[in-house]
Amino acid sequence: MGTLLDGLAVDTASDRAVFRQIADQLRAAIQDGSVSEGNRLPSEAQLMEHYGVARMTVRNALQLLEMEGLTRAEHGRGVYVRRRPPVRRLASDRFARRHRKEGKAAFIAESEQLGAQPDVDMIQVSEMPAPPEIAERLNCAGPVIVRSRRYSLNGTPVETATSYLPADVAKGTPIADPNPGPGGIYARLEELGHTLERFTEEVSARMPTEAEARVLAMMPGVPVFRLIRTAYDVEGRAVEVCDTIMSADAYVLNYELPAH
Amino acid sequence: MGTLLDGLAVDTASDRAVFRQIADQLRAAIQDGSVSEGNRLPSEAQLMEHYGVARMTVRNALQLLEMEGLTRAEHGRGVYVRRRPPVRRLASDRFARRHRKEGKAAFIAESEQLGAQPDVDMIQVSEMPAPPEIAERLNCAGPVIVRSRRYSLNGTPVETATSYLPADVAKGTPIADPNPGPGGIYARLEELGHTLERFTEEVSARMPTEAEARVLAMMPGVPVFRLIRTAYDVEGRAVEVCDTIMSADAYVLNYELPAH
DNA sequence: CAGTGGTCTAGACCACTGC
DNA sequence: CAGTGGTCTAGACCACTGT
Repeated sequence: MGTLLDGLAVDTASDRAVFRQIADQLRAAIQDGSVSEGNRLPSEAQLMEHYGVARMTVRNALQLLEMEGLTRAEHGRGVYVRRRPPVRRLASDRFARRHRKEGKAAFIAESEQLGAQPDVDMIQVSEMPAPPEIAERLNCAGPVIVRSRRYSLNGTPVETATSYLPADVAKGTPIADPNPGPGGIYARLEELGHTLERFTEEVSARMPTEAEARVLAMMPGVPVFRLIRTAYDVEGRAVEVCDTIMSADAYVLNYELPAH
Repeated sequence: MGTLLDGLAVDTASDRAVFRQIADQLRAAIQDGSVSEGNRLPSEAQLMEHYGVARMTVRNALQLLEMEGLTRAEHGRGVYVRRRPPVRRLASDRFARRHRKEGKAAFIAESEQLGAQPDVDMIQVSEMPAPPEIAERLNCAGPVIVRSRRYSLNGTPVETATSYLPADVAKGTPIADPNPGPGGIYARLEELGHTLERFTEEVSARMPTEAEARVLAMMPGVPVFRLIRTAYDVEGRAVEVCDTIMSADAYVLNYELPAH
């Protein structure tokens, strides 16, 4: 006999909807460890049987948990308690020049330090007119080189990034190649004379679009960070805008603020 | 005749589920402005009639939109396109000393600059042992003074904040009063000799807990930022940790990163 | 193949809203 | 009161998974 559901029943006299009560009990079982990460919950049929309710009621309960990010349903297999991914803490000095010395791009270097296997795929490079949001930040209406790619950690996609650089800066340079070489595009920018002075980051959070959820293999109930980074060179010119979508359960962003 | 649904139909030959197709069409209508903010979508009954589907199918479609934060359902009234709240952009120098000169706390000063009516309520001050997360950041195991409050903009709650200060710093000072006086607690800390040197912020995002959703009157499908700020004085001591929960649709966080 | 979740139908009763 | 969304039942067929 499964011990998980033993003694659990709904209170039909309660104001709380039956499917919410069922969700409450399953949530409690997950949070107190009665069902551990990666394990299967009872099937819909078993829950219907146990609680004596219709399938829709059980499905509504399970959907609540899925929306909360506690479970994932796998078609034909069952409903499983989600494993929490490892969290990357992004340091506020992650683009400091000293971290580029070893010739590695920021993502690769950080991941190896974390002991996780980094991966980059879906690399695409093209040229197009600057979208308004980008043109505004680059302060440049001309065409831009667009570099997009997806980053994964231990095989799990965690982030997509799209860089926009003015074509008059990047065209015909290694930056416009799929592989920009050691140290990434920031190293190339500095070689081209655009010594980097500072970055600004604009951070927002929202639920992913359907396309984002697909590309990042996101679980329901997990928001994304949208991080728009603008890189300025020592002359004060914006030389790159990077539009990043990150699975929010995989990141903590760290920043330093001055008090003066 | 309503023009919204004219010509819209589902493709039963498509692989895409009917409720997703209906959601797609409603989403498109919202995004291209065919139904504007605050307006009502067709009722479930109208959608059933128009598309010739069962109520559950319509409800699944509407639930998708609600999860995406595009709509809100009001019991007995209808389903409405959500109004987007005004967005506050938090500058990276928002805690700079020069912004305290006018004797206003950060939130009040920023809001007035934005032309919005700020409000602070649910102010509570108490003393307790430091929770582990806080003790770690304060590097101090002793008791802490806890100040919690809720901030609203034009009557809409947008943020709750809980500050923790070591009792040996704050006890018996105006910081432990509900009203800490002009310039807020950072001004008081500096008067007490803790000249502030820098702040760190740790930013994460997730869906709100039920309690957070209630206090912040959050719409479904909107995540929260959790921002943990630690304030350090010139001697390097952590003198305050502020744990903030912000409705993510009301904020964009701006930061500056050095390149060196 | 049996068991799983994904989608859909066709009803029902209820609670809330506004007239 | 009529109209709205909230909850629930009792079925059905399908697609996917593992044996």
